[in-house]
Amino acid sequence: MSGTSPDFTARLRAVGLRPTRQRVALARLLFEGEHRHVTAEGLHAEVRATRLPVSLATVYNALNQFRDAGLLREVVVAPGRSYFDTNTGHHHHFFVEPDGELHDFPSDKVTIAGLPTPPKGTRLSRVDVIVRVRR
Amino acid sequence: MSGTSPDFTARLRAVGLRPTRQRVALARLLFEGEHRHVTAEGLHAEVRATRLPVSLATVYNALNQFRDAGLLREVVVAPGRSYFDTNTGHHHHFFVEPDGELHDFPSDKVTIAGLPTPPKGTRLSRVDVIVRVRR
DNA sequence: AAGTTGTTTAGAACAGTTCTAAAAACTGAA
DNA sequence: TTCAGTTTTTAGAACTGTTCTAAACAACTT
Repeated sequence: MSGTSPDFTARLRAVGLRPTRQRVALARLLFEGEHRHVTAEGLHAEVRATRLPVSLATVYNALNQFRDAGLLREVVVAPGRSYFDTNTGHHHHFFVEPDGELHDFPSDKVTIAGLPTPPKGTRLSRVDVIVRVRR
Repeated sequence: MSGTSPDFTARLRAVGLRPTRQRVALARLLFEGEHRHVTAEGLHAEVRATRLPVSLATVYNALNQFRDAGLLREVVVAPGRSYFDTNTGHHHHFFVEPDGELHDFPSDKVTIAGLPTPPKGTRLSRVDVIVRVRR
């Protein structure tokens, strides 16, 4: 137990969210280890496995709040399902098509040149690169 | 009427689809003019406006068949809604965030360098670049 | 401890899409 | 052309992922 033992209570408070039992449990699952990609259903199954009863609605609420607070990033790669990525830094994605697996790759080695300028009256918000692969 | 007056009946037959009244009507709407992006709901509204009654299920069926036949390409940019693009060539997309507008831009001026190699056991299928912009 | 406010919950509601089984339409052969 | 065989369409139900609702509950303030 050394280094940055993460205090989820404080971290939630810092973004203006009350550290409730379920939010802390979800934050622990999401932010404790390596970066990860989750769906609402998947995270719901995980948190229930910890014997803390959390409703699916709460998982959706928390994911949306965490995203709005900048703790998560939403990734849209497949129709009809949202992924949430704990890595909020600049990076892109591999998407393994049949199974829906998602992997990060850093954007710092990737250069994109020759992008056209945004349409009139708009400003750039983000550039997503999705490398779709098949088995 | 000169040049390539498009014979949708033949074009559908060429990809193994019977040229039914509703498929021909949908193909006309999709492929007659400029390239376009449609949603199932939007296309359904359009075809009904031509006074030919076509069910929403048929629009979904046709869009999926056209996509499977390589006549359309599905674009996933927003959670919970699929766009279909009549442009099946290499190109990328602008996505105007609040309104859900989608615009093509050619990929021939865009260079992407430094992409990592696909994970073991997979082969590259497609690289999507989505430039998200806001008003 | 009480009051205030924010959060969670189960279940209903909703949006987009797919499925079902019966009716209708296309096709090729006679 | 009519016929049989097959494919397609259809209305509506079903399904999936997500959001909403209003009541119960938990967190913060005093």
